[in-house]
This record gives sequence, C-alpha cells and structure tokens, in this order.
Amino acid sequence: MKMDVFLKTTAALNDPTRIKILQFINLHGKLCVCDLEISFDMIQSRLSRHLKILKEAGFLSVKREGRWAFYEIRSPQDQFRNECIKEIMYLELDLPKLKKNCKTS
Amino acid sequence: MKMDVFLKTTAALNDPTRIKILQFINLHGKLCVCDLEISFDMIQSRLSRHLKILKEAGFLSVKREGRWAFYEIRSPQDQFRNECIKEIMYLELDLPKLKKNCKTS
DNA sequence: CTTATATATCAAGATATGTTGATATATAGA
DNA sequence: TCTATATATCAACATATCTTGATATATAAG
Repeated sequence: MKMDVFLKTTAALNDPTRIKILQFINLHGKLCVCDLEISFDMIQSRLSRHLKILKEAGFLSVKREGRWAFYEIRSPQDQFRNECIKEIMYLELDLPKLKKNCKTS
Repeated sequence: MKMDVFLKTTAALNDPTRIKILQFINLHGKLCVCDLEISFDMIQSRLSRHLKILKEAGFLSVKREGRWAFYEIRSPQDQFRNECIKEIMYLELDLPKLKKNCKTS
C-alpha cells in the first residue's frame, strides 16, 4: 500500500457518519441508497458523498441494478481494511433501525 | 473502544507527517524531540504538535529526562493500533536519516 | 416523449486542521 | 540569580472537509 492510499483509508474512517454507515452495511448486507437514506434520515446528497468516499477508500463496492445503486462491504478485502472493519464492529454505536422504502423489496 | 477514541486514532493517522514520524520512531526507538527536529528538519512547534496528537491518540508515550522529552511507541499496545503500526511499517516512505544533535548522546 | 424515482455532483457557507512565528515554561549550568 | 537549551502552547492565517440546497443524469413507467 502506498502513502496516498493509506491516507485515503484513514481519511474515510475519520468521520462518525461513515463509521456508522460501515457498521450498518456490515450488519445488514447489501443496501440501496434510498434505504440508507430513510434509515439514517439523512439528506441524499450527504449520504451519497459519504458512500463515495467509503467506496473510493476501498471499503465499499457498488452494483447498479435498474435505477438503484446497491452498496456493500467490498469483498475480498485486504488485511488492514479487514482489521478496521473488525474494530468498527466492536464499537457500541447508536444505529437506527433498518427501514425499507424503495420498490425493490 | 468508544467512537470518540476510535476517531482520535484515525484522525492521528490521517496526516503524512505523523505517519512518517511513527515509522521513524518505530524504526529507531526512543528519540528526543530535538533529534526528531533536526532529522526531519522541521520547525519545533510543528513537531511538538504532531507528537502530542500521536501521544493523545495512544500511539506514543513520553518520558521526561532532565530537559529532554523522549518519545517512543507506546507499549503494550492494543490489537488495533498494533495493526495500524504494522501497516505503516509496510509503507515505503522517504524517511530522513537519523541525526543526533542534542547533548544526551 | 413526458414524468417520476433514484442517485450523483456542484456551489456556498460553516467548521476543523495544519503551518508558522511568537511566547511561555522548565531544567541545567555558570 | 542569570542565561542557554529543550519543549510546549498560542494566535493568525491558509487549506481541507462537512453540510445543505440546487441541479444534473439516468432509468423506468405511462
């Protein structure tokens, strides 16, 4: 791993919203943006931005299906990011309940 | 680990200067501020600030000896910070040579 | 083709962080 | 006590990041 990649990784983890999103997606598996949006009661542009940062840092992957974008924990994952996610799962966070909104479910 | 502690940890790692300092100290062991200052050719207040952040994030510990402050990798270290340091040691960084300046050596 | 839904991106303002130079504190030695 | 050395802290400025609201894009349905 190079310095800039490492810094992208740590920058992605340096935000409480993204930590919650990571734990949430790791708990519930593949989720589309609108379900995350309604679950977290978060403005769409804000959520979209955080998902992009987590994706570009290598934590998440996206699959487009129709008009939906499904985000999930990227797999396979390298050792270090795995340790980060493991540590995040130990954190006692006040996560919202999963709400399903969109017409996929 | 609580959210705020985790964020302090990732914030500390989210800076190229601090990554270099961590690798450097881990390579050379216990070092005083003035040797770091001359090795990195860095303004003292800047260095001092980064060392403080790394200390308060749990990566470093300090021992005062006379007028000198010696920083080293905190030990024992918890699992996660250990993994972080391990990952940092894999990074190919352009570190300066260790220069000794002060009258301790 | 027009409209609605889902998502992404952009611009502007607010907040946080890093750098620098100045100053404060603390210890050792003359 | 006075001075020099080592380190820490502070204030001001520059840069980066987060949030919000507006707009753009893309797909599906009528």
